[in-house]
Amino acid sequence: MAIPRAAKTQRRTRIQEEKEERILGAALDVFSVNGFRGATIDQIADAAGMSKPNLLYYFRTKEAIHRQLIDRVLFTWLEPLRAFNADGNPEAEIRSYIRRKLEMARDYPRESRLFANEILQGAPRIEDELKGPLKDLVDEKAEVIRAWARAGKIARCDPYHLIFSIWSTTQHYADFDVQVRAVLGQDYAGDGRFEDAARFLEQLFMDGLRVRNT
Amino acid sequence: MAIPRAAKTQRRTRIQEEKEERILGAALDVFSVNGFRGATIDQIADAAGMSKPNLLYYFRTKEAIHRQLIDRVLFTWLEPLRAFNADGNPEAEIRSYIRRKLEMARDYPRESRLFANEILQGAPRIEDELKGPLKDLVDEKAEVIRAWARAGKIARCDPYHLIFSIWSTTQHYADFDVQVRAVLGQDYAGDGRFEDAARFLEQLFMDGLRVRNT
DNA sequence: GTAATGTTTTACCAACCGGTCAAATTATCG
DNA sequence: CGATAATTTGACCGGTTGGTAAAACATTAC
Repeated sequence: MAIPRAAKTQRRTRIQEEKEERILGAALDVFSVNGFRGATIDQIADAAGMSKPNLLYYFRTKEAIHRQLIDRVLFTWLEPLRAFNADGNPEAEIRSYIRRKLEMARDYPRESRLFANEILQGAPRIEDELKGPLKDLVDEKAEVIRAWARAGKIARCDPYHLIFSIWSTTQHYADFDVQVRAVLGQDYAGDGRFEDAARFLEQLFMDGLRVRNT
Repeated sequence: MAIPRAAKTQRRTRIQEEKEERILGAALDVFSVNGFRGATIDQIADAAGMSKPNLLYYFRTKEAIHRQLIDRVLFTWLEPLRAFNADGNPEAEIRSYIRRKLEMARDYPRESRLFANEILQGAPRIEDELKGPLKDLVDEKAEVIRAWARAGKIARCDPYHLIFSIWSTTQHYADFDVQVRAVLGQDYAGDGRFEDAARFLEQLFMDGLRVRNT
């Protein structure tokens, strides 16, 4: 008898593990471009090189695939922020946070776009995670930044908007990649633009946050 | 005989003008949330308070509606950048550019999201406009910024990435509105957050770009 | 008023959509 | 090998989708 999906506490087959990963990869391609509504199971099955019923043997619904992708992204996406260390050197912490976020935009653009698509569409499937775990983490780190400002280690500024501005500037290179390429032109299309972006953002945030004694 | 749509050089009826506007408004609502593929004509017709065939009497295809919306947005979206004045005071010009972009994110969030959706999906319908008019305009303004830097009026920096960072930070408040609200909490939901954002971004960019004599 | 034009509705279509089912096929294990 | 469980397939279903055709209805111009 065929038990549809990791139903019981049974261990997962090698094939299951492999196919599920292939499906998730294909689904990431499709969802990150078309969003949830715009993506079809056929597209995903096609990209994964299998038939639709076969795909549905591993994931019961379209939503189940999306759910799993979103859960993964939500977790890994916040890694850099979690690594933010209250006891470290403020300037170095912010600098390395920017660099890490930029590296993620470069190395995981599909994940960034998947998330962007979900937020753009009103985040109907992850509202709770945003208002819960995400908000809590940001609140915590905002307090760290505020403490640094009070101690005179960085310029006084709104920590929430600082975080927003780091998110937006870095993710821009993944989410708006097409536009960035179009504006910079073909010659610039290489990975060199990421180094230029890193240099620029570093200068912007470091000088923008340095305590000025005028 | 019913001539489907402004076919000949005929003038448009009062009813045509009015209905077309109502359709475009409704379509903006739907497209900006669901993207092109995710949106349906039925949804748009519903939102516009008319039947689907009636809507299709004014716009022959779903793509025609989207096309017109995108064209409008592309034009108005670049207004602030066009207003960028080479002969003005550099600091004041950049400051007012930021403010204007932020006001647009506040006042026209649907337009911002429509554009973001299109870019996220690889900009299949506006690639030419990006590589043509958009790139030309940015090239021109980048040269202005570069000249300011050479003249020592602002800090030396990559003008393209400066423009990208202004775009991303300001549009973030429209495109990622749901996330911003979730993180800031209900109490902050009012328009106050736009003033806070304006203050923060002003500080960030002004201090980040000021010439430092260290 | 009436004829021409402009607008709206009703009924419809073929393609596509998410998902099911049962049968056929393949892998695993004793 | 044979039996059992896991995987794959093809045929199918009800609902949705973008779009059409033609007739009914409303508006305007004379």
